[in-house]
Amino acid sequence: MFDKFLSIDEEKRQRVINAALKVFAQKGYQAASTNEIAREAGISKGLLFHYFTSKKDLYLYLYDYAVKLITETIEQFVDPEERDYFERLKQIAQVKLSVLNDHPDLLGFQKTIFFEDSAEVSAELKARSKEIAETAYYRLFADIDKSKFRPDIDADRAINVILWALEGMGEAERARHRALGIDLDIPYMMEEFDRYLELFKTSFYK
Amino acid sequence: MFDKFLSIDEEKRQRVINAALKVFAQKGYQAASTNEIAREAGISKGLLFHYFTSKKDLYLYLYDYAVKLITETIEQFVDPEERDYFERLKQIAQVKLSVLNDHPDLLGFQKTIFFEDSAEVSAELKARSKEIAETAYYRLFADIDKSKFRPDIDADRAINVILWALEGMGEAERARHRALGIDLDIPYMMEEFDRYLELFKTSFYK
DNA sequence: CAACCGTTGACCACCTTGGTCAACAGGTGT
DNA sequence: ACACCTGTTGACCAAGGTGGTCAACGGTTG
Repeated sequence: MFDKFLSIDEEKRQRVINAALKVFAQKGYQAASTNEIAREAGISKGLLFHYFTSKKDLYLYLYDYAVKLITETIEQFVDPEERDYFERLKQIAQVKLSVLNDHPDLLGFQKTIFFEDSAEVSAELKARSKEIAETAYYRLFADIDKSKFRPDIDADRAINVILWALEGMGEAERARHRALGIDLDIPYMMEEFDRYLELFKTSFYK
Repeated sequence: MFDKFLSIDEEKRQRVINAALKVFAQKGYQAASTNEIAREAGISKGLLFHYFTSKKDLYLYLYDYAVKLITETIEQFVDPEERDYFERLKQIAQVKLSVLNDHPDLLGFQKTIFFEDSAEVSAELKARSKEIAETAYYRLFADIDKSKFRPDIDADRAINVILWALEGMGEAERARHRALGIDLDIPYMMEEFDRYLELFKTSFYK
């Protein structure tokens, strides 16, 4: 199906993927222009349609790519045996940062999918049962041992706060990436996240 | 300039504003379609161009409207004399919720502005010095008394966490509004936010 | 009846769209 | 020298959407 695209130079392939992710994430399916994608990727439009026979194909390929990448990255970093909440969090942060590093717009693209209602693709999207990614994401937090939290605070709200903070950090870094065009310094960010985890531990734990 | 638009029925005016905010926020200036805006607002395109002589005019009107509304709402809810950090936070949450309630996409629209690079409007945008809103927003937190925070935690990071949580709450509520089409229950949300503030106080304060 | 006003939607010229395809550069084997 | 192949280009197409205009309509007022 996508054999032509899969067999090309890796660096170029990533460029095309990131260009398409960016434009689709920004404009949505309909308003996204294949011209813009090709321009952003630095290839001719003819070549883009040589790889993917249609805009729709490209979009659905990206969808599968995103799901697969996230699943694999979770498998890579998350240890399902780990019961400690903060260790689990650290692993999830690693997943997020890793994805963010290789594909700055992939998470934004995924958010878009949920609200996509172009008849042309929404049917296919539903057929691919889009909840998978989310449910998997939230299953990551299903079996949390809340007994370690201080009894005088609400553990569920504390967990929300932590998740929002993780989200906020990611967003802040992505904004910096956009503004300065700088590659993310993953090790540094993990350290920074560790410091926040430390903060949470000393404030929320017994 | 916009006298025709200003003199029409209030409810219709809000419909037009919200429709335009939504489409511009979703698609950006270029890709936003006046057809879609008119359809979303439930008026004919002719009427839209009767109010605003051009797409550009509409866009810049929205910009000014957003800045003005936010400024006014801040004046309404924020007491500059209040020194207590959590009281200040509560006021800012009120600002945010109030804006979010009347214009679910106004904050998203404002985010868009920063990255807008259509030559047609970006020049005008810069002439209007877009930092105003942000600097004003951050000045709200400039004079914070950090002495009340626990000495064993990092006050600056704690403050970031609180801001991210506020952001996260807003986002969650907006998503719910989108999905269910339900009007926001502001008093309830303020109560909920109070509970989070309580959590922060007991965890971060001495 | 006429004057007015808010409103409509058909209509315009223009531009961009998704997609095609003949042609090309350059490497390889003969 | 030739032919063959593969990856790539960009001019090109019909179709459809764009921002913007305008003659005409229905309703209200005098």
